[in-house]
Amino acid sequence: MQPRQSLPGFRDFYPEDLARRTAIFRAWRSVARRYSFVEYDGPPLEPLELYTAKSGDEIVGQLFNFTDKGDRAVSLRPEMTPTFARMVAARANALPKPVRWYSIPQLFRYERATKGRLREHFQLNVDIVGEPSELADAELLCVAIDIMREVGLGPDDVRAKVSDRRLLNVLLAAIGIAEGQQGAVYAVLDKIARQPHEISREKLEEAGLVPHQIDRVIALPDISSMDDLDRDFGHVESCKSAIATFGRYLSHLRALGAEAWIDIDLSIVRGLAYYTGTVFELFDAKGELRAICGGGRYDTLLNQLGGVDLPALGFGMGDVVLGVLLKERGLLEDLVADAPEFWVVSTEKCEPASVLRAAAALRRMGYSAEYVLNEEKLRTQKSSAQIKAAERAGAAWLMIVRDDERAEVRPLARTPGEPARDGAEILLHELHDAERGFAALEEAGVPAPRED
RNA sequence: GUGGCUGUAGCUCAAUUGGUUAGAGCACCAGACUGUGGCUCUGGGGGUUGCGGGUUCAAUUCCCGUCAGUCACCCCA
Repeated sequence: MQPRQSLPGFRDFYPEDLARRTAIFRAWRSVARRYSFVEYDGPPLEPLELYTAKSGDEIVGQLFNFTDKGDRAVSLRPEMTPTFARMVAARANALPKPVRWYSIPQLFRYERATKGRLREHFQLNVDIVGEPSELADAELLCVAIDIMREVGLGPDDVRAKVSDRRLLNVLLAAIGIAEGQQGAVYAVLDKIARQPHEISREKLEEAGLVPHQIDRVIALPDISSMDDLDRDFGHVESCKSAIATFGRYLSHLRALGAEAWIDIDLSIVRGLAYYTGTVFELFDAKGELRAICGGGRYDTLLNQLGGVDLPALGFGMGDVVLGVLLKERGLLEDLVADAPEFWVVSTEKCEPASVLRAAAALRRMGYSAEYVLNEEKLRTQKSSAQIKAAERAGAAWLMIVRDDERAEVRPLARTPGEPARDGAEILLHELHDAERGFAALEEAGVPAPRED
């Protein structure tokens, strides 16, 4: 029995799909390099303990894990951070700080696939290690925002919601919430926009909050500016330092040109326990999709995972939700993957061998070239039919071999309704000398071969 | 993992209370307009109606199971 389908939650990438994926990767790499991050990678398969060590055995249910032939408990990587932490820790003393690394790993989770969430995806990971200043936080978020710009999205399409755990912690303390209640409050804040306030209130009540505290927690997401923050908490001495830090973060973002994208949203806590400072998520402005991107500062994680005490921050951005959004906006539609630069057409007065020689010469020069891959058709098929094939393939240029010595080079694109203009005539033997060949093609208006 | 909805050609969809050989558009392939084009026309290949069982003279249609997709929970990236 031959399976006709990929495994659930896994994707086949047909050329047009891969073209879209490649376009997303290109934007990621382009922006990451612009910020002078360097790319790294690690193994897709890791020891199971790498993920259970800190998170406990419960997460095994979410992992794509198995026992290998050497009886090792292993797992496909569900996230990059543990691998990253290990790699950085191993060379922590030798690496110049701050470390600015990025990676595009394929990640795996064993759970039910839904829209925007599969069992496998590619996720851009961008991390900075060794810099406690909030300038690093601002820089990191700007990488994510510039990627949105790079793929053609603007502040009307995507919003960056920012918060800060340190700030939230002192605000909750100011409200009188005990440390033991923080977890429950975080959980409520995380989904406060997605569930009715009555349910949020019930849960806070269960956590032991009094009505006055509940009111203030429910009101936290209404804080949308530094003015709001100052008005509600500016007079509390224990909050002043965190508010000032958050204010500096925002002013750096302003200076970097990101202001139009930013919404303060204290309900952004990120599920993961390891965030210690700024946290942010990027959403489509309509709020219809899952988060496009999420990240923040995790100053203690490297110590927990790798045993080196370095501040760190980073974000992850998956290809799935971003791809869904771009597809809905029609921003990835016209990507034709690897259309040939030349299509060589035979005519009745040329031998098939002349077509092959011409194509071979073009390929030696670095051009992609295609022709009808059937000898009988090469001898007898009308050039009109071959040009149709060239069109379907999206070729840029036609090389019509008139006879065994001469060919015509002409762009395939033509304004509708107008008759085709004659192209430039070239002598086939010129193509076999690189210098003369390029000169002849240049005269016909053909650009240099595509680089890729 | 729990519950709801949906599975017909590569894609989008038809098919009378259950009733002949399951159709159309697009796409694909071949050809015509007698060798330089996007139009038009003609023809062709394509389906175990997701899969398995049941009810019935008869199932794409009704019932059960299963698999897959999807939405809401759970959880998170």
